[in-house]
Amino acid sequence: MPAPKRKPQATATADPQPAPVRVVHRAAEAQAQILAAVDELFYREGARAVGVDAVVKRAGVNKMSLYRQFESKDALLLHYLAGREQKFWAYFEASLAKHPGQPREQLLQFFIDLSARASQHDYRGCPFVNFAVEFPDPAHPARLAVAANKSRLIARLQELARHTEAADAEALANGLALLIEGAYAASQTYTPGHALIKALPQVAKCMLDAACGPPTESPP
Amino acid sequence: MPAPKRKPQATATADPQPAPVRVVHRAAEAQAQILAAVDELFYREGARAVGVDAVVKRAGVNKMSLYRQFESKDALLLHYLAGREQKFWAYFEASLAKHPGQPREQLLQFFIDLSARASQHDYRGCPFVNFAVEFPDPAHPARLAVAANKSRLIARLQELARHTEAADAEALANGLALLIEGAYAASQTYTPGHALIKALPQVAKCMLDAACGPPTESPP
DNA sequence: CCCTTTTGTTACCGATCAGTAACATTGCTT
DNA sequence: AAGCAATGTTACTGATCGGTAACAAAAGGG
Repeated sequence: MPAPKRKPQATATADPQPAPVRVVHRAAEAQAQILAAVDELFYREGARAVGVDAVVKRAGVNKMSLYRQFESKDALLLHYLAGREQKFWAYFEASLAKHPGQPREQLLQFFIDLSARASQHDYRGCPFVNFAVEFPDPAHPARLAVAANKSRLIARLQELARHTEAADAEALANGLALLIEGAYAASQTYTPGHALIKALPQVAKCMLDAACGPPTESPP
Repeated sequence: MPAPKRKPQATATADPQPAPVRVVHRAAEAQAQILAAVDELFYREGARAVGVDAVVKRAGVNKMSLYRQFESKDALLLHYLAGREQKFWAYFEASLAKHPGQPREQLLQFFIDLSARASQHDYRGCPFVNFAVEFPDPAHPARLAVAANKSRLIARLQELARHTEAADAEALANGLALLIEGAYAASQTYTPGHALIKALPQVAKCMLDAACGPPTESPP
């Protein structure tokens, strides 16, 4: 609970400490700057490589201001992944929103958008994949956030696949999930701007076609 | 050049230092133990997370024995990746050797074997992917080894794809490459033993079928 | 105005990082 | 046996890691 402590509710009278409804905007401000710095640095340079000193320097705050809001670097990692979880689903649903009620086009659109995002020079792959690589110990608390993201992803893919005409929705979801992870990994290993990432939508389309039959069978 | 220095050739007479053709088996022995420790530790726990102290402890040698053979930790990284390069192609060609002259079955076999390998509890993904994640700076000398591995891989896939009956060999190779990277990433993010990795051969087969037509069109 | 709580700042902790200086010991060669 | 080069060992460097103690300044509320 990184939010600054407040009185429970100011329970009327009979209270020795008189309801400290402080302003504390300084703390909230520092917290926001810290989280912004964390999000940027952890993603760009890696959570393991970035120390708290680099974070406070980037955030423009003092180290004690950080440790008064967050109990440890691990807490920062949790906040970082929580923020990335939100951001990921925002991307995901934004793609889907472009073709309401058309699950097949929705899925393809996600790959089109992912391909574009992964082609940007500052793209550093999937924060969850990167975290799992940087922290091999599956018992690390933040690894739960990684597992949760991926389990929600495969569930969502299965749900969308079931709404297509695919004969085997499970298999289609598995294929698409592997393709997504493939784009994440390939964006880091293949030299930037490689044709692989640009070919992602084509490959996804091919997979969708193979699972559902020819593109869109609309009666003429 | 981590090999212990020897005399150029012992150039006959007229030489102040008399041809030190030493045995040096101690150094070679230490070097082998160091490389074995490096290979294990860097892969299992991550190259960034493992310090040279951990390496020398695991190798059972003294730290100076390490620094007399290798000039820096970066040199160790290079050796590590070079060894993994060899190991990877050994795996790859071993799969292909199971179906000589049948490029389609060769490709599928690789996915079958990769799926099995990636299902083992101690599998930690692709060393090259992991390295790229742990060392985001593309200018890092060892990143050349990563790029080289992937560029050889895609070239090899294209070569094999061209020998199948696939209409678009390039597209097939791209799809398979993305699938391979996907298996690497998914093996680390999805909870161990997830159905995704087991489904890898099925997905690969589906992709091959879509590209080449039904399994093996042998005239009856 | 006084008092309490939150802030900002500095200096520090022990642990670990990659890498090395210095020296004792071994083992081979002549 | 003498000498030299390769070893083994210890202790150390300066930098950085995550995290904290202590204290001064400030800001709010009664």
